[in-house]
Amino acid sequence: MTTIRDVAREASVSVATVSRVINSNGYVNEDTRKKVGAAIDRLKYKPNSVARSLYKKESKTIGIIVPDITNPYFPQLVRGVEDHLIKKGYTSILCNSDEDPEKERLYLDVMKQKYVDGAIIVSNTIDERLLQEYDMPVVALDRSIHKDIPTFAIDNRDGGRAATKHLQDIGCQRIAHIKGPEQIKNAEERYTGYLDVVKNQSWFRDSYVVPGDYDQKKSARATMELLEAHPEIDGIFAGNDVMALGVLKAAESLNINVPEELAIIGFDGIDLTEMTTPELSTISQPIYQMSVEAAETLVALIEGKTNAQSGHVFPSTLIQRQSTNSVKENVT
Amino acid sequence: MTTIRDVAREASVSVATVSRVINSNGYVNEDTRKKVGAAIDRLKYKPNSVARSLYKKESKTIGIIVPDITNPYFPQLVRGVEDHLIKKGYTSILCNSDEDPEKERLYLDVMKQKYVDGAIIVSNTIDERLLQEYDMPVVALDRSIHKDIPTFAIDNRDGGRAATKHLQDIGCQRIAHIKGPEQIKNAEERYTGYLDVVKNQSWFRDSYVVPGDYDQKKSARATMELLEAHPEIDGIFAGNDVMALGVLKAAESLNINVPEELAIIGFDGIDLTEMTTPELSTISQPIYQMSVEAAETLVALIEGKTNAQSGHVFPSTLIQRQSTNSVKENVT
DNA sequence: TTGAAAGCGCTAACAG
DNA sequence: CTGTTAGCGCTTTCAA
Repeated sequence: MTTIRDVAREASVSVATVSRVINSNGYVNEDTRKKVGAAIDRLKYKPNSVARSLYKKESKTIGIIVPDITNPYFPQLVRGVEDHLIKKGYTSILCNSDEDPEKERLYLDVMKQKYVDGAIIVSNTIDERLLQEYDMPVVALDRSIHKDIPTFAIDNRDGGRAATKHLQDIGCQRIAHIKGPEQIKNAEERYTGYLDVVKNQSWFRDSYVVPGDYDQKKSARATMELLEAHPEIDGIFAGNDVMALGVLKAAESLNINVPEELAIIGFDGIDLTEMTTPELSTISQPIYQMSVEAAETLVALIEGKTNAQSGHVFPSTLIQRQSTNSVKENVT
Repeated sequence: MTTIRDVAREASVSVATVSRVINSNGYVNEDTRKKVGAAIDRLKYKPNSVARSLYKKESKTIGIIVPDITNPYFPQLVRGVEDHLIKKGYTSILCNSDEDPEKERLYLDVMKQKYVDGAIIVSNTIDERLLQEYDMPVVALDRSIHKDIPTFAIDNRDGGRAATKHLQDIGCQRIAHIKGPEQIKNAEERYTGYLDVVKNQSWFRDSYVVPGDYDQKKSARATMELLEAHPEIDGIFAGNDVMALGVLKAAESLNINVPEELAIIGFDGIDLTEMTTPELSTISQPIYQMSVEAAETLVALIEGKTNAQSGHVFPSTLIQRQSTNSVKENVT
């Protein structure tokens, strides 16, 4: 390993001077700058980040905590964050929390010990008080943690409303909802959006709402039971795309035509929705963009920019595809 | 931040003693050990990893380089690695290389500067010589880099053979192949496996092989053209699952029944294959297990265990699902 | 069994 | 404009 001393010796200057040139910091004569630059090149010197971190108490590293990278919603999110951060000179530590507070705490501990500069967190279990102990810049993505933490997410309730209205618009008369997990706020909000639209309809019944736990298989099972009990249902709004895939499978195994007999819409806009037949309509989130903005804000916070925004509510967009491309539409 | 000095003062011992107890290293009297332990608890002291790294020239951090976490094959892989490493006390830095040698080099530079202890790499572009410059333990996952680097992957050629044979076994008479990118070795191997089975068949023609670039849409387009030019094709082996989804879509838009008129099999065994209708047959890789073993070996290498294995060729398994569950089977 | 002290490689006063 | 030096927080000889 070649160190700053080696460079100093090679260039016949002091380490301070070398430090000045590699950090473009303080005055240094043009000639000595060149001399040092040449020495650096000759020795292929790369400054040691660890030593720098120790002194500066910062690491040019951030942590990304997601529940599970295996869940198709997160890769894009993580990618957006990582893409932006590497450009800004930061590396990203990936943490899969499984929504487990123990693990979240463990990761946060490790981050603190490594002088990690900040964190981007997707979680419903982390609470503000815990975070305060760690005292580092944090932004929340997809799910909010606390009013004081900049949050980057869409308006889920609004999206839920849009999905449900869309089913109504194409002529559905009996619209059911496959609901996400109770603990996850955005799932509740999507459900609320659904209720906003249907709860005063004469046909609405509580039994039109069944839990699918953001899981494809559970959703498929729940849909089977739902449709057997309520064959009159002609539209289903699934709380996320993965569950919508489950609905689609259930419909297919019951020999129900989609969209003619049953329209389906999901939520999130993950790539999978384009891969099925029929392709799935969905409420699409600007996932990549959200994550880039979250990363930008985190960097601003870390670098002490006071004008860092306090978060952003993004618009979601309805993407109509075959699964709601109903013939009924012509009827309307 | 509470440091080792604070603890030393609190326990009225020297920092050396505190260091000894936190590292269970060297002799320390039972009583003083307790005293120190108590002080640590009282102060909620956590040792600073950066300082430790500086001295020990190691960071308890490893890098994972994958082409793109957004590609559905990689999340499981990354998850397996991260799961194992965190248990062993290592954190994982995620790097998306986009198969770009520039980026790979950049990441490797950063790793070196951060005293990263080792790397797990999925790449076809990295060459051994480059790696040698960095002089750190490395293991290759999914794609081999060099004979001297422990590699964890399946036998792709064998898998290609199994896929093709399976189509033959269920009665297909004209089997085509959608091929992955030329630069990617495993794609070539799968193709070779296909050739092993079909090249001496009287019906075989070069035009039964078309490029799909591991991309769903390209694969769908290629399949359309292929089937229009060669309606006699009754079985397609796609070089990976994502392309198999493309084949499925193409078939559906041409109104070709799967599997009755066209059987389809993919490769990799990603979760998506279970989500479609019909469900896709595939050659499944033990992705999670491969990644865990790769992580284990990397840790062994880092910790200087000389008995670290030199890699492992895993078995792939045929998973038969609806897309090859042909009626022809009964005919045979 | 314990402590003093010398670094790990770098940055930032402070002098000159 | 440049060099000397004192740390950043920790580990590890070396003495005691």
